[in-house]
Amino acid sequence: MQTLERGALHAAPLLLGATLSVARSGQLVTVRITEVEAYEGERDPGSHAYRGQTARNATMFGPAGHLYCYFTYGMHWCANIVCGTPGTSSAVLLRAGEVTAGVDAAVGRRGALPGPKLASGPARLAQALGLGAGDDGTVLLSGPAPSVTEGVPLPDGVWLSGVRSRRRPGTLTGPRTGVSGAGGSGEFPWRFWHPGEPSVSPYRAAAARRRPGTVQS
DNA sequence: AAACTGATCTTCT
DNA sequence: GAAGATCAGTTTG
Repeated sequence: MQTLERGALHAAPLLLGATLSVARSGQLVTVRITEVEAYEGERDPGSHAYRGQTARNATMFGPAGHLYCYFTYGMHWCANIVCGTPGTSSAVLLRAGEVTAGVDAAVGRRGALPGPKLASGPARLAQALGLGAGDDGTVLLSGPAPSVTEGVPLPDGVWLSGVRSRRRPGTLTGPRTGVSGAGGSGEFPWRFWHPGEPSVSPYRAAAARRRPGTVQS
């Protein structure tokens, strides 16, 4: 995937609107990506790879087009798409998405009701897709997932489809979320989203303000 | 609506 | 031994 090899900062806005499908045990969940963050390896204080390669982040240093999944806060998994060329550590964190297929399976895994929050947030997104232990390093297959047909077993796999070739006009950027220290400052506005997506937190925050005409106490 | 807190454990210093 | 690319529930204003 040419686009991914050019690095996370290049690829991140192009992944908005793309779909990621995960099939396992005959269950298929597809998410349309709505919010991402770029992490650019050893020059990026916010990246897991800032202090070099370790056992945990080894996948980031491999070739583009693989999943980098990591465990954090003692209970959550998050998923990245590895970018760049081998030897560099570049990845795009998937921060939010809209579940477009397999809502029932996603709801079951999340233990939550369907809605904008089903895959909003990196850990929620990973959980909705069923990504976790054992998925780090998984290769991404190109194109849409095979369609589910009666009597034909669905092979396990992860598919990435619909990566843009040009950034969509109006794409918004901002500081990364949850990144402390220098990596979180405005020096790295490497978070990308499209306006008007209910699964993206800035939209929720804006929409949550007092509605026009509402009287405040 | 914002702020705070508990949960829970791997990873690296 | 401390911090962490988080989330959900509760408390406070």
